Amino acid sequence: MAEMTVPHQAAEELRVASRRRKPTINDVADIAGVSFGTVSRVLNDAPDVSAATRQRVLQVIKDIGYRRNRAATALVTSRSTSIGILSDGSPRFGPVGTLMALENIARKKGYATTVISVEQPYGESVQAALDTLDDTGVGGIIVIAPMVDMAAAVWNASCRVPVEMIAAGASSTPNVFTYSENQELGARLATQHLIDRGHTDIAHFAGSMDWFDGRVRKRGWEAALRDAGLKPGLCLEGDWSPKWAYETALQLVRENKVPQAIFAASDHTALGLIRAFAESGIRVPEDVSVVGFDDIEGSDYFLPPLTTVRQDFPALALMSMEVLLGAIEGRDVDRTPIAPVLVVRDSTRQVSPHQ
Amino acid sequence: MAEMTVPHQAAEELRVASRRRKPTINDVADIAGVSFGTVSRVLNDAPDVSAATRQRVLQVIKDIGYRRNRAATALVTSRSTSIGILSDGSPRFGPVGTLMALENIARKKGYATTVISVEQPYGESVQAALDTLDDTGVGGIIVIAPMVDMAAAVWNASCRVPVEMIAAGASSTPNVFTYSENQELGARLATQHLIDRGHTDIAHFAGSMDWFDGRVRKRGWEAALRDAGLKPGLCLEGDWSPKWAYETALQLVRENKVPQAIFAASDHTALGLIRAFAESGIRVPEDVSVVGFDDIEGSDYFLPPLTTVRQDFPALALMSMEVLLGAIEGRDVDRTPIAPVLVVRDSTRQVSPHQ
DNA sequence: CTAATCACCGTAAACGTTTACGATGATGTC
DNA sequence: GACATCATCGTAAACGTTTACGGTGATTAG
Repeated sequence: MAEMTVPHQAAEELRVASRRRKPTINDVADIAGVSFGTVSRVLNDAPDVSAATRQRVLQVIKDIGYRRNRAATALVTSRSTSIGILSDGSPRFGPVGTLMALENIARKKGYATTVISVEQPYGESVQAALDTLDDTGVGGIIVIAPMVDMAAAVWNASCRVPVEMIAAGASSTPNVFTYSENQELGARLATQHLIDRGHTDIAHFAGSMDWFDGRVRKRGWEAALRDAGLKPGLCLEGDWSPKWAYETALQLVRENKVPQAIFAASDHTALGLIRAFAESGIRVPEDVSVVGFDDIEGSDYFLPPLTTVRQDFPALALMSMEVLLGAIEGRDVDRTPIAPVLVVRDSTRQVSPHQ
Repeated sequence: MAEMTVPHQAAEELRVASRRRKPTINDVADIAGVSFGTVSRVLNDAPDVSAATRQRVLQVIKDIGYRRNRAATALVTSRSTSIGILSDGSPRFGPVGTLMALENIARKKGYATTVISVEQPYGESVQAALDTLDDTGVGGIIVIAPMVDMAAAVWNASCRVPVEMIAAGASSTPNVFTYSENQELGARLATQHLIDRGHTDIAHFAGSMDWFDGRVRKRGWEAALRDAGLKPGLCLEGDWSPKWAYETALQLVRENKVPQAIFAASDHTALGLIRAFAESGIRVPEDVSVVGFDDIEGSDYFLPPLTTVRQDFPALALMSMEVLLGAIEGRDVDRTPIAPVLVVRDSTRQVSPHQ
C-alpha cells in the first residue's frame, strides 16, 4: 500500500460510481491524474508516455476494472476486431468441423467470430446474411460453402468487406478468394489404396452433386482409375445419407451387381453400405472392400473399423484465416494447399497377395 | 421514373461519393431534403413523420444503399443486437447441436451471435472469455456448459450482462440462470424401456462424471431401477468414447460377466459395445439388449439399428433464448421443461414374451 | 379573431474513443 | 546564454448515431 500513488478517496468514489456506470477512459484519467490522451496512449501501446505514468495508468485500469468500449473504438477507427462466418445451416461433419476450427484460430489471432447461417442457399438470403454480418462490424467474412448454389450466390453478392470462401474445387473470382482442402487428392488416395490392394472393379457411391465435395470426390475417383489404366466403375449418385446408401446397396445385391470394392463418398454413406451387406450375408472386407471419407467419430468402431480419409480442419482453418487476415490487413500470404491423409483400417482387403 | 422526387444530379453525386465513403444518415438527409433527425425517425419507426416524407426517405435509403452504422448506434444507446455464446470447444454431439440450434433461433429473433469457445474450463480462461464476449458488445450470454468444472467457473465469474447457462442438472444461482433438457427423464425412459421388455439385469456404461450429462443419465438409470424395485445393476464409468466402451466390454466378456441389457450413456459408447460383442460372438439384441443416447446421425444404420434417446435441441435453444431475452429486455418468461423422446429400433429384444 | 392544439420537423448535446496538433519543461549544443 | 531538440503530455475535433427539446405553420375551439 505504500506505493499507492492514487488518492484513496478519489479512487473509492470512482469505484462506487462505476457500479452504476461503466468506467470510461476519462474516469481512468481523472484518478490517475493525467489526461484522457495519455490513457489512450497507454491503451494503444503508443510511445510518448513515461514508464512511471504508464505504470500508474495501468494500475488504475486494473483497480477500477476499466474495459475499452469497442463500439466507440470501432466508430472512430472503423476497423474491427471480429470476423464473420457464414455457414450453411447443415450439421454435416465437414462444415461443422471447419466452423469449430475457424473459431479456434480466430480467437488465437485476437478476433471474435460472429456466425450466421443461411437456410436456403439462394441469392437474396445469402446477400441478406452478408449484409447482416457487415452490419455487425466484422472486418472480413469467411463463408463455408459446400453447396454449389451457395457459392454461386456468394459470387453474385456484393460486400464491402473482404470475403473468402471455403469451397472444395470452386475457383476464385476477383472479389472472392476461394480456398479448400485438396479433397480430390483425398479421393485419389482412397481409390489408389483400393487399386494397390489389387482391386480392378472399383465402384463409387457418390455424394450429392449439389455439393462441391460430392463433385470433387467423384472426380478424384475417376482420375485415379484413369491414371491406373482401369476402366471406370459403377458410379451411383446419392445424398450422403446412410439411408440412400443402404437402399441402393440392397438393390445392387438383388441385381447381383455388387462390385469388388467401393469408394464411399462419406463415412455415413459407408455405414449404410455396410449394413446392407451385413443383412445380405456379404462380408466386408472379405467379399467387398469399402473405404469412406471423413473419419467421423466412431468410424474406427464400425463393423469393421473403416478405412477412410481424414481432413485436417485446423490446418484448413488456419490457412484460410491467414489469407483473410492478409486481405484485411493488406499483406500477402502464400497459400500452400493442404493434403488430407488416408487412414487404413479393416474394411479393405488385399486380393491375390502372391501375384 | 415520373415519381422520382429526388433531383437526379444530387443523387448521382452522392452515389459516386458513396463508393469511397459509406453513406451516413446525413447523406440520406441531404438527398431527401430533410434533416438527419427525420431520417433517424424513419429508421426507428418513430411517429411524427408524414407518410410522404417517410416514403421519400425510404426510397433514398434504398437508392444509395445506406446501412446503419451499428457501432454508432451501440455507442449512444448502449443496447445491443447480438448475443454471445460461450461453449466448450468440444465437437461432441450435444454441445454442437445446441450451438447450431442457438444460432438459428437467435437469428430468427433478430440477433447476431458471437461465439467463443474455451479450451480448458478453468476459472481465469472462462472469465477471460466472458470478458471478451462482453467487450464485443453482446446483450447477454448463453454458456453451453456440459462439464461441471466449467459450470463452476461460470458461477464464480462476474459479468455485466445477463448470463444463462445450459447445463443438465446444474442448479441456478442468483446471477446465473440454468436451463437444460430433462436428460434424467431421458435416461429413465431408456431404462424403463429395457424393464418393459422384461429385463431385470440392466447395466449402465456411463459417461464421464466430469460432465453433467454423465451424472444425470446415471441418476436416471438408478432411479428407474429403484422405482421398478430392481436391484442396481453393474455401472462402469467411462469417457464417452467408443474405445473405452469397446475395451471395457471385452473385459466383461473375458470375465463372463456380460449383463442381459445395457443402457449406454451415448450412441458412441453403444457403438464400442456393439463391436466388442460382435467380435466376441455375442449377438445384439439376441444375447444382450443395448440402448444408447443421442440419436447421432447414422445410429439408425448401426448393426443393429440402435434404440436410443433423442433430445430436442431446437426446442431447448428456443427455450433458453426466450429466457435470456427475457432477462435482457426485462420481461418474464415461464420455463416449461423439455422432454426427450425414446426412439425404439432393433437393438433391444423382448424377453419371455408369453409371460 | 385569438388562443390553443396538433402534426411535423429541425437542432444541440451526448455516447467513448482516436488522431492530429500544439504546448510545456528539461536537456543538450555552440 | 540563446537556441534547438527531445520527451512527455494536454486539447480539439471527429466518428455516426439517438434523444430531448424547441419551433414552425396549419387546424380547431371558444
